[in-house]
Amino acid sequence: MTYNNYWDKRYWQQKIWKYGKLLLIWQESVTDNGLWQLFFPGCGPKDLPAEQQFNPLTCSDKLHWKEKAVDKLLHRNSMLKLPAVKKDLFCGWQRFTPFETDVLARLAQVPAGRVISYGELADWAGYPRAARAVGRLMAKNPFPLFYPCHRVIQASGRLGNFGGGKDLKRRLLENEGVAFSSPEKISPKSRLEETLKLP
DNA sequence: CCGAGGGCTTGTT
DNA sequence: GAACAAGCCCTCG
Repeated sequence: MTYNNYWDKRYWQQKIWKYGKLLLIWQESVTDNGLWQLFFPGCGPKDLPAEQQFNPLTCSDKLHWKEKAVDKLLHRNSMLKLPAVKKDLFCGWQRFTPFETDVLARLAQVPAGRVISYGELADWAGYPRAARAVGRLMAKNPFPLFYPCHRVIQASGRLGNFGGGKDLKRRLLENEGVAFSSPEKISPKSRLEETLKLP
């Protein structure tokens, strides 16, 4: 049974996580294998083909190793020590445009406990005034948490939108030690700009 | 000091 | 080329 669609060489897996049940999509391919996509609770494909469930016993050793590494990162609070993004755990890099690659690379450098605005991130990546395009990219970010789009907020200090819901965005940031002046507004102290001088 | 509204901007499909 | 979109900034009230 071979698929000529999304599920071709892809396998789904659910993981219990601190804030709910995550959905992971793995890709098993000779040329390119690893985590294809990560979905927050309540997001992602609705029906999951039973025969495409991830099976650590039948998948390749390489993929099995990557699955264990990802599991480790998700379970401890070790997401906090990002930007230690290990690109080799993920796959499907060819799907990104140069703009997207540049922005994601910068995003990976935003440390836990700090936030950056969509506009600042655009600037920082070398695309001034592309704030809205950055928002679009964050919305389809296949590797949330690892590429911490939850640390990207509005210039006003408000949270901005989030695929997993604003509540989750707030909780993630609180957990990382970000300071709020109100439930909706983030204190300027937690902005990356306050710490670094953006080159 | 907000908040709503309008016009402007960008990269992607 | 047109229509988007997890934005931004300025202007009012």
